[in-house]
Amino acid sequence: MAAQATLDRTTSSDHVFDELYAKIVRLELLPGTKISETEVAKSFGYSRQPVREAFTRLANLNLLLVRPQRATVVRPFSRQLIANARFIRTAVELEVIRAASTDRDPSIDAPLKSNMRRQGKAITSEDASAFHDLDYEFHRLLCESAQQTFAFEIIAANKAQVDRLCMLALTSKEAMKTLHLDHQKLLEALFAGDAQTAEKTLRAHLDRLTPTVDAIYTTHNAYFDG
Amino acid sequence: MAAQATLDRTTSSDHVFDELYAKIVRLELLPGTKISETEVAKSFGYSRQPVREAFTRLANLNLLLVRPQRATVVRPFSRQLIANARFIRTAVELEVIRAASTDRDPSIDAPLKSNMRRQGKAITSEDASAFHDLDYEFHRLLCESAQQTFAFEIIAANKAQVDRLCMLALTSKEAMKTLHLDHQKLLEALFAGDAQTAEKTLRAHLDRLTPTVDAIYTTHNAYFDG
DNA sequence: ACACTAAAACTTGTATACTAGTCAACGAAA
DNA sequence: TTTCGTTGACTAGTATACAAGTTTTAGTGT
Repeated sequence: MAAQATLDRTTSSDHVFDELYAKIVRLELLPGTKISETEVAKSFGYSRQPVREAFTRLANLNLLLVRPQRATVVRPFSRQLIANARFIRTAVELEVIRAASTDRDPSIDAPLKSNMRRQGKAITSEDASAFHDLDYEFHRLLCESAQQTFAFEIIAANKAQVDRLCMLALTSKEAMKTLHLDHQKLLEALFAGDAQTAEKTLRAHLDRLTPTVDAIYTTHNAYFDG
Repeated sequence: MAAQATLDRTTSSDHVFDELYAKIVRLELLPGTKISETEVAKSFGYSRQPVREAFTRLANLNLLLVRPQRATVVRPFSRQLIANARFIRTAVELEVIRAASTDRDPSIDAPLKSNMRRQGKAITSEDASAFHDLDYEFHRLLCESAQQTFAFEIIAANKAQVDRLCMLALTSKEAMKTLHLDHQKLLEALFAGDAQTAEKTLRAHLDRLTPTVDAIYTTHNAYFDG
């Protein structure tokens, strides 16, 4: 997640944003945790103002819940918000796939294939963290291949809502293999220009999250709202 | 454009945001216009801080260009940004249409039909402004019908980029008729559960902007960047 | 011990002051 | 006349102080 696209200089606010974003997504800050502008400011050695801006941006991503005169909290998981985020992500990524299958940038083919190989290695070494990073990169490369790089910003923003939840799901070797196979099928359809198969594969791929979310809803109900 | 969804109370920042948003979209503030936090603050009778927050939010919508130690300007039109926004909007609205054609909320059918009738009236009385409002409402109702109300936030955010540009295009009676016909075909396909036709119609509908943008690019080149 | 009240200790929103950096205008030198 | 450099009036980013409101806690009366 880039701090601010339009600027080269990174401000104090950017720093705070990046740190908090990482902590929230990695569940170092658990859903429901109270978090105070003043305290964060002290811990960073900044004033409240830059922290406040970072808070606002995180609230826009639905990662914080800021209410006037009340303690700001790390937003609990919300099945509604997760569903909404997935809807948007699916919509955008489907359109990306469509664009890529009719007119893709061939110079991205090699990075995509390389990424696939590394996914395979991550699976054999059962390195879930590496696999996650490669998955992130894979979907970014898809956007590049479709020459719609900016679209990944939307996808990433909506992934965040789910990513932190997935930290609670233990990633089995089988699960990774399934995802890897999805990627494989997707790429094949893409390279063949078969938009319909690519779409169907992507939709199935993204739908795999549903049972995971449901499972975590029962095992970690305390982290959910309502 | 709602000020802030999560809060009931409207803050000074919300007020400034709403006012500036309206002025920018209505081209009362032209692309390229310098705009100062201090001056805006004085004109509203607020301090700089709420204005600053409003600026940040407008910058996130790509309506302002904020750079450190430089004058903030109303963002010039950018064909790249417009294309990006349209990509996202198309993606989301296509998925909305798909959702609506397989499982729509029938209680929205009546409002949709009523909206269509009023579109017809606006055309016969050649009231372009009313037609524009009804068009906005129409697409919002589509989201409601698909039970994905939140999706309209994304659509609206990306519409903004184009809406202010369309203020420069004189809306002829014929153009309005064409759009109205699109809406008609879209609804018919939707009510018939014909997702494919609905998709095709929507895509054609949104593509109609292309020649308009190109025309304005030549007639009002000064408002564009690069 | 329990219920209710009041005050103190938090919270975010806003106002103001200061800092560092950019830009434009003006003047001097070539 | 043209070009370069300096100066001063801007800009946004940050720090700090205050205001308004919520929550918790302590204390008092029963």
